[in-house]
Amino acid sequence: MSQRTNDPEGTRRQVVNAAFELFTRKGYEGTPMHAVRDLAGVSSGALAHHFPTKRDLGLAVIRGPVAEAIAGTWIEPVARASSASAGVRSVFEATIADIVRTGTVAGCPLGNLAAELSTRNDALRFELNAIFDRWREAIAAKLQAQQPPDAAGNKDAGALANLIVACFSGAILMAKASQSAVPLQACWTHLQNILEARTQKGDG
Amino acid sequence: MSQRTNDPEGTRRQVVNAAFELFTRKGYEGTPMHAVRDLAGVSSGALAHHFPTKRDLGLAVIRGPVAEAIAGTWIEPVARASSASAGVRSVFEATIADIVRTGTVAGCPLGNLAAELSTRNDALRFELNAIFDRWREAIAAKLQAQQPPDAAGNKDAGALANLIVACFSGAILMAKASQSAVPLQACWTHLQNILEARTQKGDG
DNA sequence: GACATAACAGGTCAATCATCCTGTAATCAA
DNA sequence: TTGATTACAGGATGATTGACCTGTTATGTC
Repeated sequence: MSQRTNDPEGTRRQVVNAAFELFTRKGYEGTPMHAVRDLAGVSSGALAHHFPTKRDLGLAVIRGPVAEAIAGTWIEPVARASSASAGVRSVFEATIADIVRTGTVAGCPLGNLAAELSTRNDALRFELNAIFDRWREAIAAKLQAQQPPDAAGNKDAGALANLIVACFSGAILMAKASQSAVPLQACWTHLQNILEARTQKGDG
Repeated sequence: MSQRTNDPEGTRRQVVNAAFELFTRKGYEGTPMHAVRDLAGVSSGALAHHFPTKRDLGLAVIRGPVAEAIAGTWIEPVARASSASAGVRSVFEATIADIVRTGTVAGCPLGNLAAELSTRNDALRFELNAIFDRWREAIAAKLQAQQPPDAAGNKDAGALANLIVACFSGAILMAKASQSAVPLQACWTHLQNILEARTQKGDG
């Protein structure tokens, strides 16, 4: 028997990262456990030790890399941007650039898993919904921050944030179906008008 | 051996309808062939005769009930409506009412399958994308019809139609994750402003 | 009425998959 | 040191699944 690694945190991270990549590309049901094991380069015993069931692994992937993906590509860029409009623009442009560069659209990790797992398991659905919530809330907070506290637009910042997340999620889905960035570009074209009109109204 | 039905069109339709319901509720990978067979109430032989592979059945479901679902819930209502805005409103309101009535969100048949199958099989992806195309085109045509032929807004009717489809698809996905109609309501709240602003601009 | 073919009926089968099991080595607490 | 527990290694297993296969009966054609 070959020497074992004995690095629980490392092994666990390898497995979760491999599962994240496969779940995102092939889906949850489309990914057998042995594919995760092989990509992670661990033994069946190690995999079973850290994740007794596939659902445990799914939960860990959602709480880890999926949440981080939304935080890294959406929540942090929007928080750092000069305005909500500029933040949303940067995310759309980065996503479009990535599609043009790679030539393929794997889809949004959160959206892919939400579509597949929401009606299958309540525990997983709850975690996925929590990420959607944080995503919407981050955009809504940025929208409110750039307006005077008593502006009329504040009360629908939540609805607008919802619209932005829905637009992006839906556009990514269409981009995936067409394997092109066109739906994302078309969506941003119109979304830009909406956001800039609102910014000018807030400044006036 | 029991008497066979000998009704090829009927048998085929039973199978396709059963598969449509299961694919929509449980997903493509989440639906075994024997579940389709049992729900349709046909024999394994009949199923294999009409659909030698699962992919054949998937293709038939997409070309049939999935395409009809978009045509029946979106394309026809929008075409019949007094305006694009009124048409889109009626679809959102009907969808929200249905969610409130049933208490659950199974998701959009097209969106569910597009999320799961787009990166898995090009033939299926192509068919799904064709339905998205017809959906966008139907809304774009309605948007253009209510404006003077030389209006400035015409050139981005396609982009706005894209936005509407993306919003709806994304909102349905969030509704599925939250198992509530709230994301759809929030989306329509904002979309309504956009569409009505455009209508008044076109009328003036 | 002979023949070919389509439309089943019902069961089989090989492959895949998630889970579990047995054995072993590293770690750690006492 | 010793005993317990954690962290693996490598394979086994039972269930599931998509596809297929053999027989049988309608249906249409000449």
